[in-house]
Amino acid sequence: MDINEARNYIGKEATIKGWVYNSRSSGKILFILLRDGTGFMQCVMAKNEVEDETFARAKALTQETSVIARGTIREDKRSPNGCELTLKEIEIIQLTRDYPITPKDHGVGFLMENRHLWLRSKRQWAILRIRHQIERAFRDFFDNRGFTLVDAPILTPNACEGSTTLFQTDYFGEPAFLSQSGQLYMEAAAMALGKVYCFGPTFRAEKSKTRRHLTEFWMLEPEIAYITFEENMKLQEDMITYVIRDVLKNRKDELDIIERDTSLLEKVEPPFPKIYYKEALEILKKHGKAVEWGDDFGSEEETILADTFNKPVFVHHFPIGAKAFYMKPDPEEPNTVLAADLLAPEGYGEIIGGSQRIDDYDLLLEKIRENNLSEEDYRWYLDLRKYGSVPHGGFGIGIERTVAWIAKLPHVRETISFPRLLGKIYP
RNA sequence: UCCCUGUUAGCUCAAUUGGCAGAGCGGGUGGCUGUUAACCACUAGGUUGUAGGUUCAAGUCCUACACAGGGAGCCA
Repeated sequence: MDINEARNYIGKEATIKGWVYNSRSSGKILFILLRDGTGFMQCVMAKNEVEDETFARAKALTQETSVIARGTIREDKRSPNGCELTLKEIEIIQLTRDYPITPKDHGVGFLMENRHLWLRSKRQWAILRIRHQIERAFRDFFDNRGFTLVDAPILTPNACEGSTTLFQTDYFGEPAFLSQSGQLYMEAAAMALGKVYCFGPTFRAEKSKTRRHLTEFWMLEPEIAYITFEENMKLQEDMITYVIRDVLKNRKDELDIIERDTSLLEKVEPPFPKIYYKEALEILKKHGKAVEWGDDFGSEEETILADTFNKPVFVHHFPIGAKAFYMKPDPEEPNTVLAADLLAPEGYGEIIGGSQRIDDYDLLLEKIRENNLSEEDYRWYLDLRKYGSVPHGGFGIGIERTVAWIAKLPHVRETISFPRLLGKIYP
């Protein structure tokens, strides 16, 4: 039996295969909290109901000992989740000695050093299940709308955006880089399949040391042929709304475990506020920020903007030059590009960056030259503007930042099983 | 890369002006029939990050280094 199905077994015999999470003893009665990966369940053993030898063995159980427990599921209001297992027998698979993570406080450094064990803790368990639900909801959303999942390469010959620092590897004697974005490849795929997305790891060798950066993180990047800039933002609104509702519905218990106040999440629904970059500047100036046309926003600025609306907010029409080379200038306002960032509320900052892409061959070539990028490297990318070019666009959403926001975590390192941070690669 | 703060028992932290190295959790032993990070009693556990220096005396002051945490820039 899986613990999360215990409600269907009330009054019946059941076997739980799992680990001891914690135990308490009152002399003649034992309370053993077991976990089995699907949940946590209190098991009770009374001295006068079992053999002395069985009781003694159960009493000596230590934290994280692996066990197979047999007994009867019974409804009981005194138990944490309303039902519990009355134990008849408990078999020890391996007796654990000196498990490092005790039921009291630990520091982040110690927990990260023991990340392989920390994952077993209730809070980390809940977060990983929330992450899974979020990823599943993202995929469902796109699959239900006729998108094709196209996996992008991870080893790439050159920088996708040409700005950030990349991890270099040796590719049969040639330099190769770990991908920092699948977008350019998705543009090619969108010309073949119409509506596509990729979902995979991306790598940035930036020496960022903040609560919102990992060197290896997961990004979902849809790309759509013939989409307009407005339709693109609408798609993002619908996607975020779908994912939030799905997680609120299907991961309520886990959100309770991590004590997430979901009242702001429940208010997330289209349309999201959309402000021009120049309007964002005005808001920031009212808050006493010295920002000028052309500046990009720091985390403090993003928080001010998001707090102004208490909903995810789009900031769009950034100045040319503040954004990547492939973004399409707005014909109505040629000093701005058709790009939008989505800022999450509650101080989580930018979770999506999206744009309309340049679809004109000559303009793209000009931008590549302006940015001192290699024409030869981008020959295939230019080809897309040579053979049946169409208006198109897409966006990239950072999974860890999205999880951190939905779960209201203080740091993205808890959103992924084994985070890769500046200078850290253990475990 | 820069700025700030730390490093004392396996873990989380105390230690007054520079003057005897302490507690909780975890481990061990015993007690307790409804516990909720259970509780109670007893018990073991220390080269105070490393290397120097000042001093009658350094966990405490100074210098360097290492490691950890927080923040900035860059970004998702």
